Amino acid sequence: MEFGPDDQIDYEHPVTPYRQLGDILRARIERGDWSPNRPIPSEARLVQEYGLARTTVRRTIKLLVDEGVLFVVPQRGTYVAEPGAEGESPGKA
Amino acid sequence: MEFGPDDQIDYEHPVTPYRQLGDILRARIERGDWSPNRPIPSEARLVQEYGLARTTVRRTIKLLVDEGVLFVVPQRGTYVAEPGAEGESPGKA
DNA sequence: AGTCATTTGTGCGTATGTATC
DNA sequence: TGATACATACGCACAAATGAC
Repeated sequence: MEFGPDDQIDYEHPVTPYRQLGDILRARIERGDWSPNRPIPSEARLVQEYGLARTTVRRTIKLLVDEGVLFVVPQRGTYVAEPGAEGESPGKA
Repeated sequence: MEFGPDDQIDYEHPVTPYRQLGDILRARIERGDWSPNRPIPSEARLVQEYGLARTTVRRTIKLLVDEGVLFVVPQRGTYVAEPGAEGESPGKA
């Protein structure tokens, strides 16, 4: 990988912070830090963990949600989507 | 089943605990654990059985009452409604 | 009548997460 | 950045009604 940051945000990097965070989260999910249907850290948590503004973190989340990597449950949290589940919903169950 | 919990509460599950309990109770009723016009365990019982706060248990009960699955008799208990009886009364006795 | 145990009803406070402005 | 709103969950404590003794 030439540009994808690893686990820290680099403001001088050509890739925007929110995309860097996207790469980081994607990598952490792939690495197994968080499993499908399991919550990732809260927005506030990610903010302090990576020293980013909440706006930025939310932008990243939206990015991954659009990619089908994450899904958000209002008033609950953000979860890891199941692999190959582009437009899945938690469904009721 | 993709999301519906079975018989234990999972706090990291995308579905809120009170809804999970709703799924559980609905299943137990359908399974025949408790019959129509028979009381389900008291709120206190459910609290210790599932490790939830009473607030949460009550939220679940309200959910099922609204669905017509259960009906509450103040100071007496919570009962299983008869199938297809949306607004029935126990008819005292 | 009085007491006790059980069960639902209610209110207050605290914490966490996302949603919105 | 900050404030506020909403949904959810926990804990505690007390009130009120019921039923058994």
